[in-house]
Amino acid sequence: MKKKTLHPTLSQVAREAGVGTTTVSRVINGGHRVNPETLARVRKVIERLGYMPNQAARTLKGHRTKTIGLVIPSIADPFFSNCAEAAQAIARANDSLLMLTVTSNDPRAEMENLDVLIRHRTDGLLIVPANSQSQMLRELLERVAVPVVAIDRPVADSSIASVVCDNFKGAITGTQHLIDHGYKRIVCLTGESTLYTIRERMRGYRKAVEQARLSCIIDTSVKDYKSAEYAIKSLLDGPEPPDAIFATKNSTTIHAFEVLQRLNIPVPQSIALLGFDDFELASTVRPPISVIQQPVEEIGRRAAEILFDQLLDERGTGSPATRHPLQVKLQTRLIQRASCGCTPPTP
Amino acid sequence: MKKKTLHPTLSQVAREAGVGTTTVSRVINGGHRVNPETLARVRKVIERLGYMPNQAARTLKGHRTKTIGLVIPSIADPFFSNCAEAAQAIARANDSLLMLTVTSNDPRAEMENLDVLIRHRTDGLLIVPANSQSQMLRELLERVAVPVVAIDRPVADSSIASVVCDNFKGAITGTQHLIDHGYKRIVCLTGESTLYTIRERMRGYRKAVEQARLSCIIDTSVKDYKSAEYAIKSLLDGPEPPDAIFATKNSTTIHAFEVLQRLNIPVPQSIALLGFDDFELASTVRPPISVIQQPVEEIGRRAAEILFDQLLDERGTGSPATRHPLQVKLQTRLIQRASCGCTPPTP
DNA sequence: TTCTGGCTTGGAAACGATACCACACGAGCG
DNA sequence: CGCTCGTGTGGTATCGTTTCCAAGCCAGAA
Repeated sequence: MKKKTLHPTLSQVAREAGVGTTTVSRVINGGHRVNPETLARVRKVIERLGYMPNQAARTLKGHRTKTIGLVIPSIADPFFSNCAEAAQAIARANDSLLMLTVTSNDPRAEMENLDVLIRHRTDGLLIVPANSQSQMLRELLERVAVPVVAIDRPVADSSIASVVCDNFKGAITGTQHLIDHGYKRIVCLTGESTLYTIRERMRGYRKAVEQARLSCIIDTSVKDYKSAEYAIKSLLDGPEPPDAIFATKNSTTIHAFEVLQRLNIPVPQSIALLGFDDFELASTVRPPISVIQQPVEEIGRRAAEILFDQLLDERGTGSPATRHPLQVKLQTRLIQRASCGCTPPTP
Repeated sequence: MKKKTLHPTLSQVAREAGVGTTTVSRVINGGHRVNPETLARVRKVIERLGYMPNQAARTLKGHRTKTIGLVIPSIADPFFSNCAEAAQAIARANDSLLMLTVTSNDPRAEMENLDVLIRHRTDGLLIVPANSQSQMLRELLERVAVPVVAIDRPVADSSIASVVCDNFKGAITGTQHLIDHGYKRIVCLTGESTLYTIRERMRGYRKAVEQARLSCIIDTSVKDYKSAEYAIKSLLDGPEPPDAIFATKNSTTIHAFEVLQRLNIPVPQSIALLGFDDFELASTVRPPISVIQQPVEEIGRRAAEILFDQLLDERGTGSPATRHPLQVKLQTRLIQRASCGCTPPTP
């Protein structure tokens, strides 16, 4: 049986080194104002015992926990996992750990997760709100004594900092691009209509289409391959079949693409396709799919940066904490590939 | 200015409710052995003050931190993000938080991350070792008073629990499948040769190829599109061009596929392709790509389950902790699609 | 010589929760 | 009537660290 030694404490180190706890404390906090010889001796004991400070005790004594909480709908989704990766990097650069929780967009799970994170007294909170309108969420976040930054979706009617994309403008750009190609009957395909991001994209689509005096065709039933197939077949068999598809999110784009491919409907000859949110193989499939690209990594990074700025402000002098733009809106980018009818330059 | 109230403490609740701290403690821990009236009164005060127990204090008093650490190479990689998602779910089911850190397969970053996690006294550790052979890692993990489960890659020469895939057998199955199709010159494409998983897969490839008395062709230079293009062109222009590719990992498979497509080399007519590790669009691209599939979600789940079992054992009676299989090896599955020459049943 | 001041150093009080122990009180029993 | 027992309750030491305060020491100034 490997007999594992429990964690030695600071006092044990002190006793072993023949000094007081104060001195050891000073040593592990940089060793300032400690006699070089004492320093070396204590360091040796620390090394020998494999001493590692107990963060819980430090925290208790009034210090930060050196952790931040991240609350996201899913880790498996590339959009969020890339956000998380960026946030993690910033946390690490600030000597903090990331506590990760997932909500599956369920407000109840979200509240529970926040509850646990707050019990753990994370220094800050990054959250992708399941429901931008939730009053419970807003109240909790405003009541709690912790800096918060919302990611991807703002918290309505609050002064909570947020980093989101300009989904509205992005959707306009995408839809307008299809219009510029001469498509007349553009359908907006989606599987959601409650999420903030999706609503914004639908709003953008509607705006562009109405401005061009085209008809507004929206199908909100696309949740998987099956439903996509049904929706697209119905649409194409209808009296006025669409000649282009604007898909409001990643999975919708993919499902639509799979259906068109399975049905042997040539893209973009019979129907064009443009999706919101880029994905790894978008440029590999045939035809390559045109998309509105979001600065995924930047979203996570900026959010985390703002959070740590807030932490610094809090700690520092009573200077105005409003130094930072609290509502960041990042711009999207149209990536022209072939599915919209473009002949993109061969890279 | 929104004046945020700091966190109230247990004693404040006690004072406010006119009871002792002991009673409040009992209330928040289930309310057993407390007079119903007192219980209600204290609960009301807790509600009013928005009291939330301080986990750091609880931890200090000898309890668990209710956190586990996860150390992975990357979050953006779908394989690991799916592992992480599964592990997170188990952690949550066990009322624990996940502390997430990423290493980019850098042993130094790995040691640093472990250091931080240990300072935080996570109750357990899940780790995807950057280097299975690392002696420093093994020593640290064996010395530390924390249960550890290795994921995807074992820690060599140690009794540390692990959950990995049978990469060797999987690679044999895949290679053998190509052999069964009649391919004679199968090249193994890879971009790594240090990682445990890749080495096992190469070992499997070699075994199958040698057993069939075919020549063993290995190219370890495929790191991105550029290098893949160079490698494949060289191979095809060589004296004895390969008729099949066995790619040892996800990104290699994709790069190879992109090159073949760009070069207009028909798959599988001119050259067949089979990859290790499934990915979302493998069945969508044309031709659909055959792969060896790993039970990704199960890896993360099992690892976390074993970890929590160990935690329970530790806490419980001195019963033999060897109740669980400590070295779990999960089997892979061949998914026949079209890129290997199969005509899979239309789903 | 005595005093001032910079370095080192240690004692001990917090931080917030838990749990051991003790105590009060009324009921049931011999 | 005195005893035990069970229920409800509170006092207080404790976990491991930081930090305030004080003190010891020696050099240089007065």
